[in-house]
Amino acid sequence: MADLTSLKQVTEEILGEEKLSSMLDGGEQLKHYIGFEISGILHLGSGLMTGLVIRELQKLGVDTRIFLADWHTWINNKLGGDHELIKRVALEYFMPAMKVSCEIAGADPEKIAPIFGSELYHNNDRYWQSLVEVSKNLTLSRVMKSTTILGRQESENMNFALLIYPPMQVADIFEMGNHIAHAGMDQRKCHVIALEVAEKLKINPLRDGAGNIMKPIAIHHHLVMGLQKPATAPDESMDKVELTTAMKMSKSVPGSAVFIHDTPEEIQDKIRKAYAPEKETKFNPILDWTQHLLFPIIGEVVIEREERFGGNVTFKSYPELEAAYASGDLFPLDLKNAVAKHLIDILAPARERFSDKDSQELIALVKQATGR
RNA sequence: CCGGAGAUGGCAGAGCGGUCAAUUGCACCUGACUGUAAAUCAGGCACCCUCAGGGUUACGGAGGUUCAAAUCCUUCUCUCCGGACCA
Repeated sequence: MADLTSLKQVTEEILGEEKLSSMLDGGEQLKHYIGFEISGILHLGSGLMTGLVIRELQKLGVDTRIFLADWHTWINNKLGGDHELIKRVALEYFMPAMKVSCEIAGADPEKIAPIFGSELYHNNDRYWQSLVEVSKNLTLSRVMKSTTILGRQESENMNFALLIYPPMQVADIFEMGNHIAHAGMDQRKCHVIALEVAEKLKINPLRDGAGNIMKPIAIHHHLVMGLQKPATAPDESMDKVELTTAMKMSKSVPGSAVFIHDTPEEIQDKIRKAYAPEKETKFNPILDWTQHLLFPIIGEVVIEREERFGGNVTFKSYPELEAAYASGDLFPLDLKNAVAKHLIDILAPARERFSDKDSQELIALVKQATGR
């Protein structure tokens, strides 16, 4: 019986969990994918959370792949909507960045195969047929609803190309033959569409080892919170997706995200400025990071603080640390210092990888194209 | 294609011939206050000059009228909203 315990520890949900375990038990070679827009420089949320899930999937023997969605990026007008630049950044910056991130998270970067959108679509009639077939199974309003997740709520300033994005994302899954579609919680709407249309497809449906048509298994990881106080106070009425989307870190909010190759000073500075109310455990990005990034990666958190504040302590598990925080025994600043220190430590390989002049120039170019 | 409205600083959104480098809100930066952050208060927030002060670019693009234009005229581009078309 396949043990999904550690996988579940790094994911927020698995749609089709039974199917996953039965396929693993049956010894089938499963194909996974996670797709990315080449939207800018890589932050911890994308890089590390992805790496953690990949780490666990690799342990289960799954074939892991990263899809470089250059077309989607182009459609979504990222990097200035410059398709050539997007392609270049995808290969020269993004893929290496993802690989280091995954390595930091404990995955084997050598076992992550890149799939390039442009190549997948090139001279590929079947893909475009699938796209149309998927689209035929969707209503306009369904697609409209799913686009809000692409990072925009406003219906204005929306060009039509944006509407072909969701069906493309769905068609991607079938074209690549992914048994497992993985993404952050923000992408779940598209995945749900994929699950819903899966069994209606004739052209290129997904099949399991026995040749039966199957729905893809969707795995969604937690979206790590942005470091700043959320603009709209999250409340109980929001469902989980709305909540996580509202709180997630964003590249466009300068201080809310730490990038994988940030300097120690930048990391320290961002963490220091993070929203972190004393004893508050729910809407607390620092705790969120501790729980979802630090513990899964390093297994323990070492707090160094002056004697008058209680002296050094080491927490071996998140619940233990959270309890100390909730009671006030663990002061926010002490936790912040520890988180910053650990992050600086963990991210050393990423800084190293991008320390050369060419990489720095590329990063600068990406930042500029992102308008930051 | 026709008619109407509109394009202002990171965003939202005033201004409608000089007193506008441009009200205001948000965001952002700095300082005060807290053993962190937040909240609150004070200041800053086009660029250059050491401050008083001065200079240089700026209100979608290009021309023009005026002593003087974000403000008026012409034209171009784009957006929104109606209508027409429904083969």
